[in-house]
Amino acid sequence: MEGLKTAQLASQGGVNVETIRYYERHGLLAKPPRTASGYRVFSAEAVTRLLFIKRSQELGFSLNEIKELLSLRVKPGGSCVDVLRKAESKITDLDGKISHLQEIRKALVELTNACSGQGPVSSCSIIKILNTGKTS
Amino acid sequence: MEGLKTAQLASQGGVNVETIRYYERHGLLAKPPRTASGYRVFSAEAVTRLLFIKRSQELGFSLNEIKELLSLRVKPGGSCVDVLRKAESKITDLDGKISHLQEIRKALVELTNACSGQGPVSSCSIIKILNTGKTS
DNA sequence: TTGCACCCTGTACCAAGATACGGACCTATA
DNA sequence: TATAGGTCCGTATCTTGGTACAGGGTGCAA
Repeated sequence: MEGLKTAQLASQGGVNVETIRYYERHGLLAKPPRTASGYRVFSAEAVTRLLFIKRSQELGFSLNEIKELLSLRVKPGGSCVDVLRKAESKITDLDGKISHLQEIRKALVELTNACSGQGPVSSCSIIKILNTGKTS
Repeated sequence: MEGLKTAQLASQGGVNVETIRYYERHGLLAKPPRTASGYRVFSAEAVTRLLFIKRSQELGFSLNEIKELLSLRVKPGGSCVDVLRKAESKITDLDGKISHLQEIRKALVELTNACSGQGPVSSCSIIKILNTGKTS
């Protein structure tokens, strides 16, 4: 038996059937050939493609970015450097996000340090600080 | 002149007028009294509340979580500990997010290290790894 | 009194990434 | 052959945090 039906591809990629159609509509998966009755028939390559998408997503790429990565692959004369640059810019993004989260974390830790954990909410220093924006 | 109109409150909080109504609809701002002709009249307390919301958002709380924080404030017999726990659980969330991003970053750095930045995309190691899921 | 800025309501729309559903059609198995 | 379940399509719905109208009423100043 050659080819996979939608549900088979979906299960190989660990995604919902609707997701396959969604990816097709949004140009992330190529439109597959159809049987006489209109069923999609996917090749093994589609599995590869789907896993590519999932792995890239795990690395923090959005579907649009993944589309770009995919189009780089087939761009005539496309160079490896283009891909490298995308990855590097993603690392910069991540650095920004990480340090932002660390700042937030620091502020929250200060908040919890200010709080004795005792007494009614009405005298809670966390609430007070959130109310006034002042640490003291 | 007592009280603020919607646009005045919005400008004090640095948000859009529509956002005020949005917060009211979603229970983040109390429904204010109205003038005879139906205009909202906000008290200075509403400004405090609005800034509370913005500051909490900056600390990574979602509007739903902020609603919980706000409801803790008025819960009869509510204790400071409840607030402290929310903040602590938020810190745990943040730790999870930060370490996830760091893992992603690490994987991306490995990817870029594997890439010479030379040659056509067809032989790009980044693409190869994304395709196969294998580093070697 | 007229004109303009502001306010009201309800509803629609946006990003992102799917997920769900109705109604029709296909296919395999008992 | 009947029936269960897979597939099709188009469209609607969801989440989060808003923003953008349209169509109407209000308030103030020249």
